[in-house]
Amino acid sequence: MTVPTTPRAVTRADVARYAGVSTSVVSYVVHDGPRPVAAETAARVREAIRVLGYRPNASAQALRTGSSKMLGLIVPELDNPFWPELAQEVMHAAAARGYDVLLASSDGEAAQERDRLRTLSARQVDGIIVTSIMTRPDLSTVTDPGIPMVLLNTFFEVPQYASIGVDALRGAHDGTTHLIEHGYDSIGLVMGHAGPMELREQGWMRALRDAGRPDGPIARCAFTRQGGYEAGLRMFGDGAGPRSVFVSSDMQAVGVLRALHELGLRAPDDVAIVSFDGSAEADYTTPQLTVVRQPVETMARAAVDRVLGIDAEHPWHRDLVPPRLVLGSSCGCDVRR
Amino acid sequence: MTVPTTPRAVTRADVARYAGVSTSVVSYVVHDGPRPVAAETAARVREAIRVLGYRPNASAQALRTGSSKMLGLIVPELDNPFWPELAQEVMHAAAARGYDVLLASSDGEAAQERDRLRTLSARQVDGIIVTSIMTRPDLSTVTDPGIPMVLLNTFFEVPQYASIGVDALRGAHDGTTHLIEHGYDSIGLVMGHAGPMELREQGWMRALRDAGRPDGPIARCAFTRQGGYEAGLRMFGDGAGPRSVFVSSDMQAVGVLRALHELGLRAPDDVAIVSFDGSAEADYTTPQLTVVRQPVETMARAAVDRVLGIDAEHPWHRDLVPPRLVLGSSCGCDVRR
DNA sequence: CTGAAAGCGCTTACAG
DNA sequence: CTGAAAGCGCTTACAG
Repeated sequence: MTVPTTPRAVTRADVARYAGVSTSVVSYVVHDGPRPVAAETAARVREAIRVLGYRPNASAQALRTGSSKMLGLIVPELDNPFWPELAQEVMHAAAARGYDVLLASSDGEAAQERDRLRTLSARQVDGIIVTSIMTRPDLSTVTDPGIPMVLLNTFFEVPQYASIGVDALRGAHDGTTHLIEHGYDSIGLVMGHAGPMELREQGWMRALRDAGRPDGPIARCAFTRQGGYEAGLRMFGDGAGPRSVFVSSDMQAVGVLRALHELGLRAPDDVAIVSFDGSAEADYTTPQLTVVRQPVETMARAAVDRVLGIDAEHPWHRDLVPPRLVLGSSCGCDVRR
Repeated sequence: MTVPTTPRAVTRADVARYAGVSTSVVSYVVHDGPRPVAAETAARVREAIRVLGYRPNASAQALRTGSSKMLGLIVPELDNPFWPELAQEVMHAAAARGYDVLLASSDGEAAQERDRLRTLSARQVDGIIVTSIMTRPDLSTVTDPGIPMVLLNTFFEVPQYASIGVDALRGAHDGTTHLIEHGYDSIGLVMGHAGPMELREQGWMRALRDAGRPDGPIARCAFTRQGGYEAGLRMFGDGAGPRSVFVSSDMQAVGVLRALHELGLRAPDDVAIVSFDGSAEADYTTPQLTVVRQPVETMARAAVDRVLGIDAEHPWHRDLVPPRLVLGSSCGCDVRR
């Protein structure tokens, strides 16, 4: 019985020995340059690579070239499905450019976010994409000034940083206006904890004022299903809630739906709802949510391209991507997607 | 105006120079060994590290030590929230041991899974955790035999591989038995595409036979919300569907609920449901799903510990973790979690 | 207690 | 067209 000795990875030297060439030539073949290699020699090397199953050691390449071909991605959490959907698109966009993604979760805490930033930069990632749940990400202690960074999913411009985000004001305005057009006489707001007059709140308010309507009631809560549930109970529990409501995230809307159900209220018959995000879960709620959809794939691709400097005409630049109203039946439209 | 020169990361040599010691001593201080350092010298070095913001270059460390302090995690996708929930727990468990996670998605395709395995091993990850959606993961072309690997979320033992998974047969048996105990006269199965007589299917069938009941109808479909929706329409569309149903995943159950709603059937009054997985989304469906919950955190921690060899009394070993029935109201229990 | 030196696997300018 | 050599930043046995 052959007991395998502790296995050692195949290195370039093994390939060179097998093919009867120098190690340099192996590299030239692997990268198709920078020096030319005779066709016959190259064929021998390629055969050796195939037979031995050689793959260049990524750590050595990173050390030598200063580029790890990895991108760091910091998300606040993975419990809210919006983030994994965004992460998946970032991974796809990165893979298309030959990059892997080192994923880190900040658990929504600034201290952890700082720590992740430090870790990622120690790992020599070629760029970091930060999707912060916080109003303004705390970037004060970023140590490595050389590492490209973009902020993804910010709703506002952040001075000195490249950022990408949806036009939240317009999205909230569109969603609220849709409820107004349905003719509902009152339109409340369920709003996650964010900065004062966050853009979704502004959009909701402007839409009401543009239509000459009075402000509706506001319930503030966490950006979670549970938060939306509690806000829903508060807003509609006394029987004096508004006829419709704009909700600042799908997850919260899911919670509002549960609250309505428990209270014996029906959507959209008793309370119509439009929410912000457009995640897959919103497609299968009862009733199906009408949403202001963030174009996740577009945003992810823009973030990857920008952090890689492919599109670096301006060092700091904001990409504002347009949201899109996607009709379900929770608004009263009775559309089936 | 000071134009910053292209920034260079702080290296050990910078620290040594600043502190007036050799580079070796810097390493000794950073690792608290393997050579002793005079207290005063160590203090000087630590001060230099702080001032300069030094972090060891992870690529260099990986090259030198052969350990990257990274774990690879391959998931089939991130659209089904079960996977990000599992990924999050893996990231937490890994972080607790000082490891970062390189996440890769196979999109449910064997070819991509092979490719990801190659990529991860080229990156010198210290171990790979594979969560395959496939009945048996195709590991035929794993090149690097030296890299520890564990299979997470397999329902059966895989010869020659460490694997971790829930006792699916027992879980399905428990879930189905619960429906039997409710007294429903017929119990169908909505089953994802898997191997012949997959364990969830076996568990359902055995529970019925153990109770002396006839088999119920089976609808097979994809492991998605859409799949469950279509299966639900097929099973209940003609008005002759069973009184209750066991569903092989939460996502499919979400789809079944939508189908029932469209057909004008109510859960649990017309059709009672129990599903398998226990993801966060299932907590907020209407009605709240009764689920057979996979202990995701336990599984993730076991996978990380095993792949790191912390618990390596047996090279190939199967951890079978127990599922738990968590009552909601979709089974007819009227419990609120 | 401290430091000079080898070597991890690679890329690439340089010499032949 | 091919190869010997330097050096990326680190860890650690070895010498002092």
